[in-house]
Amino acid sequence: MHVQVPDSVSTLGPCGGCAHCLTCEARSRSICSVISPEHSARLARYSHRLSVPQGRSFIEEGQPAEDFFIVTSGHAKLFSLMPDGRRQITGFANTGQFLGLASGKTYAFSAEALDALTLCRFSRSGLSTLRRDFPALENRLMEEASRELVQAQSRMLLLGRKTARERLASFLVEQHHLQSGLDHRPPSDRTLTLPMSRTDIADYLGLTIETVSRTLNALQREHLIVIRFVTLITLLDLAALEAMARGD
Amino acid sequence: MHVQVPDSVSTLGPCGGCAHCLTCEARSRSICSVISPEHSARLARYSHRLSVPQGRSFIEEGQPAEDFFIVTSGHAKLFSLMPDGRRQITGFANTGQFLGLASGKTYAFSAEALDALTLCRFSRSGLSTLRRDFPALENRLMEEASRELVQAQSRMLLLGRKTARERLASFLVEQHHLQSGLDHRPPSDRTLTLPMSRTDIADYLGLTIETVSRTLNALQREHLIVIRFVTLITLLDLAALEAMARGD
DNA sequence: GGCGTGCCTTGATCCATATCAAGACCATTG
DNA sequence: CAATGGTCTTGATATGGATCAAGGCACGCC
Repeated sequence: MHVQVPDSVSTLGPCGGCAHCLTCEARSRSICSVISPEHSARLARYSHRLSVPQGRSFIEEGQPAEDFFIVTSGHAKLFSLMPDGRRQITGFANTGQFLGLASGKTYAFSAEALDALTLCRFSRSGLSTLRRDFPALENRLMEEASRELVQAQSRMLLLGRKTARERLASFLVEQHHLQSGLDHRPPSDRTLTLPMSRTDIADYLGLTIETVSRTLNALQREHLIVIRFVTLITLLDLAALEAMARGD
Repeated sequence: MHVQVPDSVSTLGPCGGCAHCLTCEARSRSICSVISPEHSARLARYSHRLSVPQGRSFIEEGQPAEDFFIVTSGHAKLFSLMPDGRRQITGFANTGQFLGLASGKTYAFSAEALDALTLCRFSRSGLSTLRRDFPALENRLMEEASRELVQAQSRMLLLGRKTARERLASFLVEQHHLQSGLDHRPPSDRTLTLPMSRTDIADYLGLTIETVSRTLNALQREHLIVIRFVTLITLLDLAALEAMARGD
């Protein structure tokens, strides 16, 4: 069990000078991979591990952007809300992902844990120090920003111009590529474990839950996918889904 | 008149060692503003001015991203295309804007001149050199990337969740803020000069030209705007438009 | 001035997706 | 095992914006 702290998240331990970075499971997939292991102590001095329970929010849009985060395990959703409650999920975050680039003085999005989540927190000043001391970090952050911008472009195309079928196909193919990159899976495994609800998928794709449900079932009827459980989907015809995602 | 060069753009002059950067009108609004004027010659060594006529494309999605650009005058549209011709404009670029952050090995978007456009071109290696020599550039590029990412989030919300009226209101308010930042305009001027066509507006907002036209006329009937000419629109009630843009 | 040619507007109709409304499923709890 | 409550599916209907189809208007060209 973890200990509650005022700002709605929980620390796993003080870790003031400990070497959590040396044993970090997310390291190879995060910006920290550019810092060699012998400098782990430096890294650890400016970062703190914390855990966030499922459903708990840990970044609030509009709040001063004082901290940056790296996801060390679990999944998060990043979203914007309109005053009447309309929601747009701007992205999902997996292990290794850096959070906070899309911020000026304040965060441009809110973030919430989809499942049990652990994070590594950096203060703005701590990260500045690290960036100064490890110039390779600068490049890696820039790459991260570029990658996110490229992704943002394709999401604009999806949200602005694709049909519901194309959106779902794009989503499934994207999840496949994300999950096939993971260590413990055989590359031929075409079964997805979705960490998010139908509501989240709808808010990610700019659709309603009904349309998501109906469209997934339509894809199943056409033998492109099999819905084994709500959160477990097998892609039967990846090439066809990729073609549909592109819109041809 | 300018000289045609193979890759469909035109150089204004060789400028090998000349000091175009010292007199650059875009400088104060671009990333170059972090480099002090006495280093202009260095800057000029790695950059080349070129001009692009209206309607000409100068970045092609999917091509190797060998060059970066800064808009020195005029306007450009950045967009993605689907195989069947559906188009999503991901952004418009004004004087000072840096182009090329949303790229890995290849460009993630195409770019085309909306009017007579002048650009400053940096090769990838030239920019790397400058980034090494002027560390302030690094920070400025990172800020630029953050700003673009914040903008991308709000565009996803617009494309995924806003109604046609809200999209047009958002667009008009955005154009107002962009144009009221310009030197030569009195801050109270609420008349916009739009550099883009109805088709471009539609492709920017994920709508059709008919819906753009109808919705603008509806806003005029409600005395929120006056359409003086196709490309000249006065905002009568900025507060109401801002509220509509937010969705409340 | 007349005449294309390209945009833009306006009207009529259609349709993909939203909305509204039950039900089904499933996990949890008493 | 029944009751409860959340999430998901399925069906019926509505609707915002797309599509189809004429015009209108401005600008360049002969």
